[in-house]
Amino acid sequence: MSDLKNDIRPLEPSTMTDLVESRLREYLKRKSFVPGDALPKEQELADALGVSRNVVREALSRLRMLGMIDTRKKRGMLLAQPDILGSLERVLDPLLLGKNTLKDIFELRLVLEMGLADLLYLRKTPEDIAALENIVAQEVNKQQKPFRVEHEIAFHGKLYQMTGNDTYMRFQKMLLPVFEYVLDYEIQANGQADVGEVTHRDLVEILKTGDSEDFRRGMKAHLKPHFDRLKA
Amino acid sequence: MSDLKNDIRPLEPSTMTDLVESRLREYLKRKSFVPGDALPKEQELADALGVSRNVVREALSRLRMLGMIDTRKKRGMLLAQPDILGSLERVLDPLLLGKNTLKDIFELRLVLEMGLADLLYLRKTPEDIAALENIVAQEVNKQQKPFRVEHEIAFHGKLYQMTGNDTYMRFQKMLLPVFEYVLDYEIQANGQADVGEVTHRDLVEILKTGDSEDFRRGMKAHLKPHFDRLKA
DNA sequence: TCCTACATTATGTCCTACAAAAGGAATTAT
DNA sequence: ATAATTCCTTTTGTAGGACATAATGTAGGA
Repeated sequence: MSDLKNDIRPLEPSTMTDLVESRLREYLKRKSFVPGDALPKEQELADALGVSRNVVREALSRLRMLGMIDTRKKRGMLLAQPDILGSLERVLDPLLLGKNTLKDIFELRLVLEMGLADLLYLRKTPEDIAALENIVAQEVNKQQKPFRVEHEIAFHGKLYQMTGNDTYMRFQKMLLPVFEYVLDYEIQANGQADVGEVTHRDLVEILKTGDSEDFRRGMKAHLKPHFDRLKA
Repeated sequence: MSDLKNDIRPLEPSTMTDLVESRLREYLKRKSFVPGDALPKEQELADALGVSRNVVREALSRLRMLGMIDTRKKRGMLLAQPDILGSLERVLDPLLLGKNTLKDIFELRLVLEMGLADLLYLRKTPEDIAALENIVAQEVNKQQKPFRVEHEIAFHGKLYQMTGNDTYMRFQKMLLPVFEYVLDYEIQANGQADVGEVTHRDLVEILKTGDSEDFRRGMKAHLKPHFDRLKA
């Protein structure tokens, strides 16, 4: 395993656009702009950097994609608050990712699921529990593929939402397709996956009567087939 | 809380560059290219899309930044495997993020830390334990600020590494600066933070003799001051 | 057969020009 | 005097052309 690659950068031949991008990023930091502040115009930046407006625009286009800046005609550019997950979303396509990364993400989802309990018990409300019971009630007799996945998403999605942590919720939801993708692949290779001993219904029951440790144990049992998969 | 914003897109006035970017992305998916495949040349894309080469280049520049494509002169462009965390890294600057997002990330790190135990017990080796003991041994009598943070990173970083999950490790390491930033802010506002009852040394001891549930309980105790902070 | 020099070609960079949108100023109407 | 309207100005968005640069493949020579 070449850990070296993480410590020392491969020294790629950077283009002007790359340089300008990092210069701009550095400039924004150094000047400690706050969101809403106006930035210099494209031509001024180009002159200051000694490059063509074209190069500056390519760099700005990147920052714009990341949501770091907003541009409006005539007014110029404004520093904005980037959507940290927006950029992830663009790249999180199972077909584009390498095998190792897919495996990593599969595990990452499990980790996130196991760490859920504490936030959950900090914030859960009776209304949330009711909503969960409602979701569970609709699961009966629908173990077929499309429904199973749908309910899986509905149930776990509700759990994420109950944490009140928007970033966490969106992150987990983004990870789900990758998770399902890996799962499908594994099932095709190694045969059908078992279902955990603890069902969604059981988890809701624990939420009502047990504490966060009980819930975590329950979740572990619920996810047991997936953890077993990791051992192989 | 306006959940609507997550369900329906705000319909932003998109430029040609935005459109071309999504068209290209869609094109790559539909053609199911695999990494290493050659893409059409810039001019061909421009002609096919009916836009200037300039616009195409701005869009390509974005994909290039995300690591989705590699470009080499004369050979043209090749589809590459994006580095999913690379894009996150660019945006994860505490100064750029909103208050809510910062809080979310603070919690997210705690969640990830609490979910660590299972992976850890799946993969830990005696060498790892030895390395951890080594790190703990150097902590003595260094409770001052710069050293504390340094050891915090060394110890927890080693734990991440022990999971054998590169993505998880990098992700956590990226989150740390944000975590420290929020911590500093909180301390300034609400006074000094306590230290958990369970120390790094205790955690190592648990790793040697206890099971994953013991470790998780230990970690919870170790992080207790942070969890208490969430309640307020 | 191997090395070298050259021609080819796609990207990287620059330049100029103009369309479009949006803010601001000046003008007019109420 | 205030409000609405029109025109002007400015800055981004898009287009198209030109050339530098580097890497590839090819032809020629030792």
